Amino acid sequence: MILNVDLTSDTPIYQQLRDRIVEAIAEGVLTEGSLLPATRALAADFGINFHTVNKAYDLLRQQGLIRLNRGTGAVVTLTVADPPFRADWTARARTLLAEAAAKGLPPEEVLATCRSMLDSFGANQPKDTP
Amino acid sequence: MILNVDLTSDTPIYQQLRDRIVEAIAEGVLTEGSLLPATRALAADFGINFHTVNKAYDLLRQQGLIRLNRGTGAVVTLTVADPPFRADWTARARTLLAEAAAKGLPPEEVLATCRSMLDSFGANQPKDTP
DNA sequence: TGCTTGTTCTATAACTTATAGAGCAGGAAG
DNA sequence: CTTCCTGCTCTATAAGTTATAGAACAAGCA
Repeated sequence: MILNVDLTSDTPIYQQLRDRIVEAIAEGVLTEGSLLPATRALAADFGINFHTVNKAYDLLRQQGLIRLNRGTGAVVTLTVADPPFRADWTARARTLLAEAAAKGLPPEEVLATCRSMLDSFGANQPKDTP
Repeated sequence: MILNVDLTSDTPIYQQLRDRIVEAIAEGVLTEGSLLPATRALAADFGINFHTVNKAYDLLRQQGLIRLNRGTGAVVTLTVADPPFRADWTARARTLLAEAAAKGLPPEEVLATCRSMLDSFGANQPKDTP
C-alpha cells in the first residue's frame, strides 16, 4: 500500500494519513480484515512521530473504519453508516458542491466527475473480480 | 440573508462564515454585485470580533468570490474556476466521496444526493426567473 | 520469557484561533 | 473640507491545535 503524504502541506499530517487510508478502503485496496502497518513502523516509514500516526488511527477508529488490537495491530472493520454520519456527510457535501457551483462549474460536469470517481471506487470492490 | 453559524462548533467561526457565504452564492441568494454586510456590522450581529469576519472575507477574496473596497464594502464578484482550483476541488471531492464509499453508502444514493443539491442550487439562478 | 503491539502519561515548541484596542487610508456624502 | 463609514494594518494576549520527544504500562502471541 502506498500512502501519499505531503509533509510540507498546510493540512495536518494525521488528517492526510486518515484521508489516504479512507481512500484506500474506498478503492478496495484495503478490505474488511486487512491489516494496517503498526503505528511505529508507519511513523518510521514517513520519518514522523508515532503519536501522529496514532492520532490518524484513532480518528479512523472513531469513525468505525478500523479496530485497534494490542499485539495484533490495526484491522479494517467496516460498520454501517448511521444517521448522524449521513447528516454530517451531507452537510459537508453541500458546502463542497456549493463551492463548485459558486465558481461556475457546470452541474453536469460536477456530477460527471463525481460519477467517474465513484465508478473507479466500485471497479475493484470485494464482490467478485472476474 | 441569514447565516447560520454555530459558535460552539469545533470548526473555526471564520470557516463557517466562509462556507455559509459560499452556499448563499451557490443558492443564488447572493448574486454578482450583491453587497455583503460590513465586517464590523456582521461581527456585532454574531457577537464576535470583527477580525474573525475579516479573516472570512479575506478567504473569499483569495478565492475570487468577492471584492473588497474601502468605503463601499464587500461585493460579490464571480471569477472563472482556474485549473489549480479545479485540481484542488477534485482532490477534496475524491476524499469526501471515498468517505461515503468506505462507509458503504450506495453510489447511486450518493449521486442522487449530489444531483438534488446541485438542482436546488440551480433552481433560483441569475438566468431568468419566470 | 521475550517480542510486538496499542495505550497512556508528561513535556515542549511552533502554529492557529479568537479576542482586544489603537490607529491608518480610501471612498462617499454633508 | 470635514465627517463618517469602510477596509486594512499593527501589536498583544489567551486558549487551543499540531507535532515532536521520551518513558512507561498492558494486552496478545510465540
